[in-house]
Amino acid sequence: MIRDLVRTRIEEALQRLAREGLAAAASFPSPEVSDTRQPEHGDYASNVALLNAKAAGMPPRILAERIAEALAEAPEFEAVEVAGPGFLNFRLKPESVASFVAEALRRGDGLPRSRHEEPQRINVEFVSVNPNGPITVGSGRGAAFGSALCNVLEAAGHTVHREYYINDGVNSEQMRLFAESVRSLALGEPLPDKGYKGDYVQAVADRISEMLSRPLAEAIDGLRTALAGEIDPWERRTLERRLATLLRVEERRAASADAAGCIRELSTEDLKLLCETLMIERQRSDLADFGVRFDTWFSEQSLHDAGEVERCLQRLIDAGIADTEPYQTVLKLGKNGEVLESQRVEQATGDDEDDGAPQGEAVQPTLWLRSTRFGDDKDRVLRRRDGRLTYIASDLAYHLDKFNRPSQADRLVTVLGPDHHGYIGRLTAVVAALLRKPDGEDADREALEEARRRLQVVIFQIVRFVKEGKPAPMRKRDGNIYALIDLIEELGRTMAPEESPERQKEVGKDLARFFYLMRSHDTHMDFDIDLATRRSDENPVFYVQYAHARVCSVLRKAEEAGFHAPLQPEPSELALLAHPKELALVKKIADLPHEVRRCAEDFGVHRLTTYAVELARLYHAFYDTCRVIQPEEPALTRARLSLCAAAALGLRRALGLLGVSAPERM
RNA sequence: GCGCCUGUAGCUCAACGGAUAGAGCAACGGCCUUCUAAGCCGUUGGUUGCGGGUUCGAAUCCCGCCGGGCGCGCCA
Repeated sequence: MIRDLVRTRIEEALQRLAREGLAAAASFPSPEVSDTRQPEHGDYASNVALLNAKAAGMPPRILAERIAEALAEAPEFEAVEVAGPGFLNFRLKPESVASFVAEALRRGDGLPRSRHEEPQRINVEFVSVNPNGPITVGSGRGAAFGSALCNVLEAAGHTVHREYYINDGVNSEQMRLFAESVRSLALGEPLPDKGYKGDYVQAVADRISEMLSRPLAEAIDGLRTALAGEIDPWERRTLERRLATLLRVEERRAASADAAGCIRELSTEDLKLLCETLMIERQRSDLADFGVRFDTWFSEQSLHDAGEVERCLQRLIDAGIADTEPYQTVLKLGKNGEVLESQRVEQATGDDEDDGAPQGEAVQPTLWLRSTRFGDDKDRVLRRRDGRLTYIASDLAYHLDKFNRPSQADRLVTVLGPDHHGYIGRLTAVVAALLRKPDGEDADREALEEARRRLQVVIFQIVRFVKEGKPAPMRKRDGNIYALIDLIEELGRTMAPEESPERQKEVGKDLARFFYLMRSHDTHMDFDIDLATRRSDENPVFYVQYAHARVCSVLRKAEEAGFHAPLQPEPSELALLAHPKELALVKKIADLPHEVRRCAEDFGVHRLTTYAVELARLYHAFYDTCRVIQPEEPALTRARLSLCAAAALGLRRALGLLGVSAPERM
């Protein structure tokens, strides 16, 4: 807000210079307004003269002085100085700074919002783990990052759609194995080879046994009711499939002597769907406890059911992007994606390769996606020799669907874990293949560029959990995994042993989210559980939350003393805020929209945690120096109360974007 | 072998290409008869892994080394 004011004044000054004959000034890029490190450099600085000296054809200091002269009439500045090699240093009048308290209060909950020049519809896909286990602490980082990113993009003026992709394709061997493992556990029989084990698998088995011990009427009615309502086509397909399965299961159940008998006779397909449904339910519940919600839980299988995948493949075959010629192109790519070496690998025709495909069942030739035409380093298989489709085939249909929905996305953001960076190339190629226009000299290259503009794959790096100074294992030997919900509950129990389980979960959620978000998503981070559970100076979450609780306490005390924080404070009273600690606090509060805009641009959501800590520090410092409630100074008291209200707002909204609660008492 | 990420204070990390590289913790010293001391104030701490280059200016961009993490299936 204040920064925008300074920028506007500079732009006005440049316009003036342009009119006065310095033509180049009209085409300077929008000037940057940065913080100053030393107080003697004023409140803000700009390097506009340094950057544009060449274009203006004069030394930076001379240009800076010209701009400073043109700025002389701006009413908000106490001084505009030229310093160093050509910086412009701005010193604002205290009352100009203080007046932004009123602006912040006027914005209210919309404080972080910044007007975006080109608001977009952005589809953000994140978490998207397989439905064969709970959300782990590893995926927790993606969940925290993705959800905070969505909040930030929204605050920056975009329309955001939060999406979870369920890998429930019927061809998935993993899911079949998962279903068979559950069957064994439910029946008390030995697990299949390499079967899933662990408490959560047993929990699914127990739930299914329990479910099948009585009629499924309730679940079936529930699905019918949902289907009677207005729902998206993809969701309708998913629910219809689930209903058909439940009806088959119910028939089998009614004919069986007991739950065990029923489970023994269920087809793998039907059992798999029951397992998935339960697992997804648990994921959804765990994520909700983590403060993460999705607009869409998209089922991969629903694409197959509707024939979308086959349609998509046919389209690519017709366009000549996919074919069954028996070769694979393999490229060696340079740093900037240029092709260093191209190799055509003829496909072996024999069945001597041990690739897991059923021997002697090669009923059709391999279908290739010629993804090397779109920057990928090798062509990818769409349909295997045994006729089964690969997940890339589903990915094609899925991305096409994302673009084609009624809510059409301008941009797709996909957040993936550290073991997925190999996907960037092929996903980009997939999108390029879809976006390719049928004609044009350079259709492939243009499609690739378009894909790079419209699909952004964000990889977050690995997170290591440290306890008692040692890395904590993410997977225990007995097959149990470190679930996100376990972390939340462990943190909550340790920090708030006397509280209710719900409250404990919220405490754990706040701690976990803040810690995940403190580090840039592309650095490897250590999550120090001991530090997170320390209730002391070392814990930044409490530091920030305490600042908020403290403000609220002051506001309550003021009410008791008969003072109300004015929502529309008088400029003359705000002008009483002239103490450096007061002004520093105002500047930081007013900076939230700028911070949000930056985070939305480069996805550096972690900077918001730094911002929150800095804002809290400035409030604590202000609180310590400037007594708020002073009955003998009613005007100053009102001004400071307005500042307190604005500080509470800034803290609450910054924490809100991070998905962390702002308690009014601690 | 190739690719992605990364290397900043004792530790964990910040720093739109900007001025003297900053916080927190740890260590040391102060501050509660007044609004929440889960707080504040101060001191100490650096060859930004190494070497080149680009420019008015580099922790940041480019090249080359060195170290760490992860990934490179007709698995998902």
